[in-house]
Amino acid sequence: MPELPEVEVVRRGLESWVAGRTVAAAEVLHPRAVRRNAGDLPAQLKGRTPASAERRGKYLWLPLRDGGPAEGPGEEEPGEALVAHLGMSGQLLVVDPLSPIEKHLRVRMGFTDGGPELRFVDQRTFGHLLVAPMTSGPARPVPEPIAHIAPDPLEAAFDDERFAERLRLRRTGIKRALLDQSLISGVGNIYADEALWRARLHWARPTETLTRPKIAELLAEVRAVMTEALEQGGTSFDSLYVNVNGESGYFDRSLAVYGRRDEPCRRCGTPIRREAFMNRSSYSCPKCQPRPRNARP
DNA sequence: CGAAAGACCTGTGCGC
DNA sequence: TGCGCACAGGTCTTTC
Repeated sequence: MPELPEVEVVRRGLESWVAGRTVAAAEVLHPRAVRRNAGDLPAQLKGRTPASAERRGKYLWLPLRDGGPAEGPGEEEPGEALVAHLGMSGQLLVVDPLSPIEKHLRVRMGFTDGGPELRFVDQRTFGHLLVAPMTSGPARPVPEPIAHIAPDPLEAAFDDERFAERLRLRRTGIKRALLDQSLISGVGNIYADEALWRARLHWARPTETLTRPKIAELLAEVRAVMTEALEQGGTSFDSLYVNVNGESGYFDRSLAVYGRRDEPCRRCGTPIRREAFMNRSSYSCPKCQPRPRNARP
């Protein structure tokens, strides 16, 4: 469930609660949580200090400095980062080290200041943590394993023109393209449906039939719905998605179509429909978003 | 290279 | 009460 706004909420929490603190010890309680990591995660983290909290799309990372929290002058090496993806149900929680162990606790990390520890809790185990080198070069440094992900639409590096060009070269449906993280990152099933409703586009609309102005409108709606969700702390349907303090956002009250099967469209009152799509659900308004004749699954 | 399908996971809720 | 099953769905891998 966590998409860009939810991950950004978590990033802000990490920035204020974890950055600048030195790792005393880390413990992996479930091997699947570190399946993409190349080494021994506790050894890689011990004695290192997350300098900040960064994000691209749904990926988070904490650039790692050696040694203590003191900020040193001089050239910064490309270095390494602790990378996190929350998957479907991952949570990064900042909690008292003595608080009870969560049922699905996968990784925990204590700090030398003896303060709150960082816990990675993940019921469905699609999320993971890893330590990885950063890319070097003129572009924004990102962890190497996520270098294939496109910038997200709230990033300065996102290129609207390039997105429009690549989108029109695709031969697929617009929603499939929105969910392709190598084209645009950070969009998941919920915000794809919401942005398509706002732009009055059916999910199966062939990408090559979209005009430049329509693509610009869709991008504007993607940004608008994500920004609004962020202002409300994100979307949550159950207790699975929470910020680092365990609190849920409340953007779900503002959703126009997602999860609203048979409820009236907020624009025209027509009952919202649910359709199967890519082994998941698509919600749309039959009147505002008519299915195109040349629909593409 | 791109498009699409399959695999990976566990808890919840429903019908029978 | 309990069983089987659909569903939730992001991303990596495989196949064509």
